[in-house]
Amino acid sequence: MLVQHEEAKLKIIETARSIFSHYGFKKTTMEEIAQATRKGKSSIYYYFENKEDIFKAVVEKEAEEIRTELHKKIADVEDPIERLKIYITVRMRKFNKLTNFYSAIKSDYLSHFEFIEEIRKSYDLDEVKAIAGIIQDGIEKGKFTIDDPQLSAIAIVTAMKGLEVPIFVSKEHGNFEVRLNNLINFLFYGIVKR
Amino acid sequence: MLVQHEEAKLKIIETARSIFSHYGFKKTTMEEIAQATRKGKSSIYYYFENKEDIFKAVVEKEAEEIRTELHKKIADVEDPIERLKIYITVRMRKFNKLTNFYSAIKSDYLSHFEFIEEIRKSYDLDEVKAIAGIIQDGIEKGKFTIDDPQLSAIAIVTAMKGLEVPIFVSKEHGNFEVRLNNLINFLFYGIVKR
DNA sequence: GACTATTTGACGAAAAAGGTCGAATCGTCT
DNA sequence: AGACGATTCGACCTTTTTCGTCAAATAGTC
Repeated sequence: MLVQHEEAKLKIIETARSIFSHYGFKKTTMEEIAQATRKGKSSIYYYFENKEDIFKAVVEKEAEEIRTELHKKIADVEDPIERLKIYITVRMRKFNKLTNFYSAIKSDYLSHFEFIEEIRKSYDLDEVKAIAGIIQDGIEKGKFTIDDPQLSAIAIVTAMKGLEVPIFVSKEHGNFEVRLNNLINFLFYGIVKR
Repeated sequence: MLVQHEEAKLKIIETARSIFSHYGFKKTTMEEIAQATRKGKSSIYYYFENKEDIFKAVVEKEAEEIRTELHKKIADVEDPIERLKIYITVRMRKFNKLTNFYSAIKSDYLSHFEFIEEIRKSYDLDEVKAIAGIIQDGIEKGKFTIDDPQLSAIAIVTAMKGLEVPIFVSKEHGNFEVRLNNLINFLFYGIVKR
């Protein structure tokens, strides 16, 4: 049965997730995952090629769930400032968890795990788009102002990420008193400059 | 220099404590302890015989600290009921942490680590004495009443631990409305009966 | 009862971890 | 300077752990 099979796989992923998140990749053993799933170690290999494969599935599932949650929470909100706030909040709480999660694991294997970087990039692109969309919307609604009005929102966010382009959210609208590039630093890297 | 030496030892203990408490005995490696202490692995062996030796030092230090904290917090308090409350509170919070800490680790090695049982017993004795002292004091000050006035306080506590002797704290004094044996269950095993 | 899906124990190879040892380095005292 | 103990560390050996494989056993279904 396919359903059965998928269920077993899911169970393994869920179990592995909780163990990985506590012990990291290296310290988590197949034996532990197996025992926690009440299976023999060999059975795990029936569902997954190897340990990295399980880990991959865990991260991808987690990433997907965060994406979904973000979209769901933002869907109904109209006000761009509110949307940004929600985006920041959820993103900080959930995604940083994931980031820490797998960066802690990356340090185990350093150069390995290119797939994590792929997920990361895909995320970044998603976020750039999402934030740019919100900002664009905010500009159109007159909630945000930008120094150089020639820049498109998406260009702004992209540029800000790499170059720290000095762009402001005007103080007059809403209660953001932070430069957007700092906001992005905050958003993407958790760095707060004062 | 002896001071230097003791300081280095303490640093290792502290470092090891934090790693042990997260990863448990087995998953913590000497290499990790060494790196976190910014020493070579061999240097660790200059201060400790082996891994178990470090672990022992960690647990003993932690135990000692809890003891000290308990005594300090209780020292000034006069009212026996207050003392009991503090005792319960601190004990539950700190000692259970330690219990969980090393019981999680015990599961790694099961029968090994008799020294932990020794610490445990020493603790139990301490607690029996401490609680008995508080109760004795409470009886003398008329805050507690006991069904069978022939029992000494220490006999009560000892007996209660093993036999669930039904002894009451009278409702009239203070705000304990719980049988003492339940209190002890709560105290020693975290079990609350309603 | 044949055929597929699933589980598992035994096993080998490779990696990791505990622990040793001798040489190097540091700090201090004369 | 140099002698001497305290401390550090890299190289190394040995044992244990861990990953991953495979063939046989079991469960389930048509």
